[in-house]
Amino acid sequence: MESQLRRGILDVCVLAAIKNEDSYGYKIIKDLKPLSTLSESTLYTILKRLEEGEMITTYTREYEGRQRKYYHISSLGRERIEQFKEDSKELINVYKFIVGESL
Amino acid sequence: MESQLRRGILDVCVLAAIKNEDSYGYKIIKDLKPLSTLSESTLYTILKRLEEGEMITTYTREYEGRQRKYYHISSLGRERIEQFKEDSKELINVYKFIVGESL
DNA sequence: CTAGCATACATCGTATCACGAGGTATCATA
DNA sequence: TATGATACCTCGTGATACGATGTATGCTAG
Repeated sequence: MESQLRRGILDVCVLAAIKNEDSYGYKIIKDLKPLSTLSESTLYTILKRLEEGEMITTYTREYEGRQRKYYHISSLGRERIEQFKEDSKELINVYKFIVGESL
Repeated sequence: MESQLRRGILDVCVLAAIKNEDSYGYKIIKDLKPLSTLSESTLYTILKRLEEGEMITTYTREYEGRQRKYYHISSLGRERIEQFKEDSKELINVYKFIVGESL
């Protein structure tokens, strides 16, 4: 999928990936792979932006001798998902118009 | 709808608007208004880009004493729509994942 | 006759974000 | 010891939406 289509949707996708269970970077990429291949440079940039926007918080936990950085969705993060659901109604209408389906 | 979501989809939306019938700028904006409000600066920039990419061609026609610039979709433009349909399958999958629908 | 609105077209500059390239680090395996 | 997997990270580039601003003309109401 071309990169321009991904703008505006990837950050919410990442939030959705950790909505039900905290996760760490490498695992998020693996979990999302069936849906959409996400590069590490993209993911870590998004995670940083989400953290700065207070939509996620982080903590570190050791696993088999290594540190992993875990990401936890915040209430602002959940709001972002809800807001996206609103915004995306228009997106879906435009999409349907393009592919020729009734609205 | 936030501007980032619109990237990658607006140009195809414009192509879809003139797919079945040639149109001119002001009318395209009006026709698309129920779906998505499109500003003139956005539309004319997109039309220019589509023309440069040879996905549309243009001609001028007089109407009630005024010149109107008409846009006609080209075969490359139709291919762009088809390509978008392919690309957007992933988009829809990501969307469904976010809103929690089954794929 | 004039102001305001609708119609019609157009460009510049700014902001935003995906991601390739490149990087560090460590464990497991052959 | 080399390679691949695992795990995290930043910089710089390219693409595109659109606000601001602009020109132009016809219609309508006062």
